[in-house]
Amino acid sequence: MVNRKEQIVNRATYCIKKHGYDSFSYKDLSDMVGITKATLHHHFPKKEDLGIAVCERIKVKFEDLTNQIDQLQEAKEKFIFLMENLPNELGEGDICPISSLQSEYNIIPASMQALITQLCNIEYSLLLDILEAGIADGSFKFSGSPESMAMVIITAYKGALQYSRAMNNDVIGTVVEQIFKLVLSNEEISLK
Amino acid sequence: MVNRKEQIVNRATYCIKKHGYDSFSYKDLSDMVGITKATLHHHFPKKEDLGIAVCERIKVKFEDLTNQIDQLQEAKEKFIFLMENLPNELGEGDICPISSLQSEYNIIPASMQALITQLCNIEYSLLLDILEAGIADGSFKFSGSPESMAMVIITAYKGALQYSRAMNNDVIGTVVEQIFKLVLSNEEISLK
DNA sequence: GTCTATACAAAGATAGAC
DNA sequence: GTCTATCTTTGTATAGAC
Repeated sequence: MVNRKEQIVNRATYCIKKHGYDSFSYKDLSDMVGITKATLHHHFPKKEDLGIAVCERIKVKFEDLTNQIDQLQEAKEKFIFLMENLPNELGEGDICPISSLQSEYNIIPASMQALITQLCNIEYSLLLDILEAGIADGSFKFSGSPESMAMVIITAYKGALQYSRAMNNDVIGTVVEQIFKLVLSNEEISLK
Repeated sequence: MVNRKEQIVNRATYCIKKHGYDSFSYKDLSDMVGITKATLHHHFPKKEDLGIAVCERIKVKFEDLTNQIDQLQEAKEKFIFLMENLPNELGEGDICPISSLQSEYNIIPASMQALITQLCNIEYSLLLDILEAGIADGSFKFSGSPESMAMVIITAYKGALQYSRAMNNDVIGTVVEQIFKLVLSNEEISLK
């Protein structure tokens, strides 16, 4: 059992990536975790409390990611690492939980909306810093500002995860590869 | 009253752009349209029937858009027009209904999933044709294939609409401007 | 086409025992 | 922490009258 709270948050995050916040229920979690709805309510009285915990957990994951990236030297290395790890641990057909909650932005509680805004800004800053470093050291080259390019990269990446669900081809692979072509000054890149 | 069915589909589309398919109810529509839930069920017996009608309507809108674009001469004109009209008639804070349904892909009926796939492909082909024409006549210039670039553009555009909800700055404006910089060979473009 | 009334299931949530 | 039992509200849907 170890840490039940953590286990619940994990399963809830899974549900948000698969089905969305409004579309999963305590009944679903009850089945997955193997405890009753009442027990779930003991740990997270309101669904909002659970939603907040999910967002906080993503925030921690971003801090981990930032630390990992800080250990890398070159902007190019950092960029490739980020592109491979932007949304934490996605399974086949999963979308980024942040994207999922953006879609449902108008129906989630204000407390969660504020956290989503924070997460978007953290993610954006993380990428922007890398782009600026890459421009500075000459390993990146693209039209427009690093700010604009960062927004295009994040939105394309997240959008690609969503499109992957409905399109047959490897949308996310195609998009990531194209992003590399648009950003790296040396176009001869083969990812993985 | 004119055409009640159409009116209902319009309102349902609105709800999907604002809240998502699973998160709006016949009660919501009842209040908006001013008829009872029972009457709504008379027009669209199951919610799935209404969902299908919404998708079919988007398909018609794409046909209209294609016709409008066919009347334009230059690839560049076509591209700008498409970028201004990709998702039909969005209000402030709306996301593209296709994106919304991609987020909920795992919970919508198979009939709707198939239609969403169709819509994604129609939209992609529309953009791809324009990019290929622009490359052919020299008005566009970018690294990578038109296929990859088309995917980046569509996913960034749709992703930007979602990010606009959570971020303060003008995400969609920034992204569209940056896309122009990445695609047009003459970088001196000011949109609108 | 539209209504009232109603059925039925699911969702979020609480009380109280163990 | 976990359970059984229960409550309340909402969502989808149907029956039958006007």
